Amino acid sequence: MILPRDFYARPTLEVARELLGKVLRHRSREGTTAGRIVEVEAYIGEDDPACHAAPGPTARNAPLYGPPGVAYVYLNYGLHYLVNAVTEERGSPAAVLIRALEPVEGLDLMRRRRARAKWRKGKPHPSDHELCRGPGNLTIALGITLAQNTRALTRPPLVIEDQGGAVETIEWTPRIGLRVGTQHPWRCTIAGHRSVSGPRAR
DNA sequence: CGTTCGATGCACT
DNA sequence: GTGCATCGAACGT
Repeated sequence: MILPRDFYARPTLEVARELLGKVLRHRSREGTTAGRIVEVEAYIGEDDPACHAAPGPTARNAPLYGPPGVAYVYLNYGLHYLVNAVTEERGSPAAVLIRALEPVEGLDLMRRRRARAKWRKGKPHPSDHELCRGPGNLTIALGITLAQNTRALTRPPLVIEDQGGAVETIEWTPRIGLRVGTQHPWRCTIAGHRSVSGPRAR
């Protein structure tokens, strides 16, 4: 079942927690890739210094002020695309950053995209649980670019699905990779999952 | 194990 | 001109 718009029109921390275990799926000309969400971060409003809405409305962050249930994609560090799900009511700028997936479909295509994006020397290819570990890596693996910015997540080709099934232990920690806003424990992960990014998990 | 640092593009001041 | 919601290679301990 594809998550409906109402799912996203709620407090961002609730949406973040409930996105764990859901499946992000992208159908492209090359094929379909999908992964189970295991790590997210919440970015909430103009008072959150790490949120792109902190400076107020601008051209880039306009999707955050729009309706919930759409993708907000942007280029980060001039190298990586990062994908968010816009939450809360129209006019209330907030979103959930998808940071890591457990690959579930189209692993071959993910491997080809990762290899194409980066083949420095004769490095070993990423193992399966590394294919979508990290927000920049998962957009490469799923073929998500600026072309998907502002696209609805409630209908194909880019959707988030509820496939049922149990979700393991959930853990809240401070967001990572930030210089501000680290006081909020707004990073939500499936504890101990191999595909979660950040300092080397064991 | 740990930390540092370069690549790279663009929104924003 | 400055500063990133990153990645991974290279180095130090």
